[in-house]
Amino acid sequence: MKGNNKFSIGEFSERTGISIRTLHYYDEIGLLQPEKHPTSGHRIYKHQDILTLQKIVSLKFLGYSLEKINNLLHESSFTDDLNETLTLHLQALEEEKEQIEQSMSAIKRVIKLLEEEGEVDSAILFTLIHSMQTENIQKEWMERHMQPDIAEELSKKTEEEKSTLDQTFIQLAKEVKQLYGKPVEDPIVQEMIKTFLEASFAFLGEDLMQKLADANVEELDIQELENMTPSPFTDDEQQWLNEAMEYCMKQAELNQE
Amino acid sequence: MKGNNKFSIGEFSERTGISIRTLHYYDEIGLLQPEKHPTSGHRIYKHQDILTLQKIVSLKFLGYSLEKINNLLHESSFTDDLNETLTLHLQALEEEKEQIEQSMSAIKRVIKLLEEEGEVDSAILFTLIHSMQTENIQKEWMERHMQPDIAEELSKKTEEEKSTLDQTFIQLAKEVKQLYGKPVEDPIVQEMIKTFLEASFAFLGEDLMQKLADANVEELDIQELENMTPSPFTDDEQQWLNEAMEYCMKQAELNQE
DNA sequence: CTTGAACCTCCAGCCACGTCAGGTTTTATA
DNA sequence: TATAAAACCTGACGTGGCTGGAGGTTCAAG
Repeated sequence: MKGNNKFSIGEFSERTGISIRTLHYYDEIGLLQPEKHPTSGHRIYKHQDILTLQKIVSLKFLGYSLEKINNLLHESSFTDDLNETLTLHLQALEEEKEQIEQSMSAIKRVIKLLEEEGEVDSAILFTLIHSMQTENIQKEWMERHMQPDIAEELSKKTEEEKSTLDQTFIQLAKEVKQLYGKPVEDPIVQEMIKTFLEASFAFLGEDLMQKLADANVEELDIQELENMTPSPFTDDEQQWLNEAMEYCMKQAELNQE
Repeated sequence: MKGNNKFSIGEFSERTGISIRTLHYYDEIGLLQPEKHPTSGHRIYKHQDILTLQKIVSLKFLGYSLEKINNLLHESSFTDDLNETLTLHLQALEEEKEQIEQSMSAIKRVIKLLEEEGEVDSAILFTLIHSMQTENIQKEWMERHMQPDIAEELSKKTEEEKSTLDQTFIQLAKEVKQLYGKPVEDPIVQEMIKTFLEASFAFLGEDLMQKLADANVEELDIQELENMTPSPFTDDEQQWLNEAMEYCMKQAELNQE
């Protein structure tokens, strides 16, 4: 079987780099069906089959399913359909790429965090990862419920700034879990709250903060947002934190007057 | 079942955005196994399960398989393992991304070709797609068999330049298929060959062309390269083309003397 | 007490193959 | 020409991460 024009499946596999099993499979689903030796049943591939396999591999590379490839191969009008579907596939790939890029930057942020913080409570860690992952869902939420410019401005923050906020948040979470149980008016607690609020101010900027406070959003919608990013605190801790923050705000108001 | 701490599977699904069927599945594979009502068998999800699911979803987002997630969840030492595997996953994602980017630029080149050329013979088209797809395998081949700098220089060509070469090649292929049969010394044939060779020179640049000619590569290795990118021509056409090119080179040499 | 929604379990199917197992055919060597 | 080894065949099952359907049970409202 060393002829120039006829190949056994082994030779064919070697030449094309496609595994024997895959060739069997393509035969089975009618994608590439070579001649068969009438008595032995051995497959006989020819030059034309190389070209066909080429098409198959190429279309696979472009992202087509084998079923679609099968259709394309047996339709006569190729290029019409091709041009259309190529554009579609390009879009799909774009989305896949964005997804991957998001995951990558999320991982980088987590790695950085682990480097800088050492051990991190896993509940806290996952709250952060989750919020990274839903970053653009959150953005959509904001665009629905507030002026779009706020959302735009928030999402434009650099990776650097986001990373800083991550750390602040981790710091807060750690301290909350340490200090939980102390009375909310304890100076240490109040110090922590103040530090956190100031860091948030620094991240958001004064005018954005004001805009956020002004935007009145309905209770139900807030619920929806909270469902998206569950907190790393127990219900008790969360309530304690809320009280501490309220107390801090009240003090701030008193001082201003 | 409207308590604050107990959810039916439906409620839980709604809150978390994970489908009921998937929750069943996670239960089945031991990833997230909520309590069950002793008589009815209905699943009872609690607050803790939200947190666990959160971890699951986050780790999935980072690219872990459900099996690994299962291991991670049941191991106590989280962060040690995490830090290591995160770096690994980052690399894997990087590769995936490169793959996608390659497909995307291939598709863009094909779309551009179709726009500019109208109909393209599918054999020719797939030769091009295949060569795009194996571009870095080819680069590796070059790095093995020639000085690495040649390979480096070739792969640095811009998309623009590659696109131009694509068109030249298509043009060549079209004309070969038209002119095949005419004697190789026919002026029209020789004109075509000259145009093609000049375009190739323009793409490669003079010094690169020289380096390529100097690099003596063994016949067997050439075979290997040719297997990677089969030509869109029949064997006859290919041979005719080779003869025409040889003739052209000879003429050029005669003229030079 | 009835109706219908929500829930249960079990089985099948998806894609693009990989991986045996157990048998036949071809090829190379003695 | 006999035989061993390599290559080939078919058929069945496994993979991951689900989704869908059938057919039966339980729950909540009227």
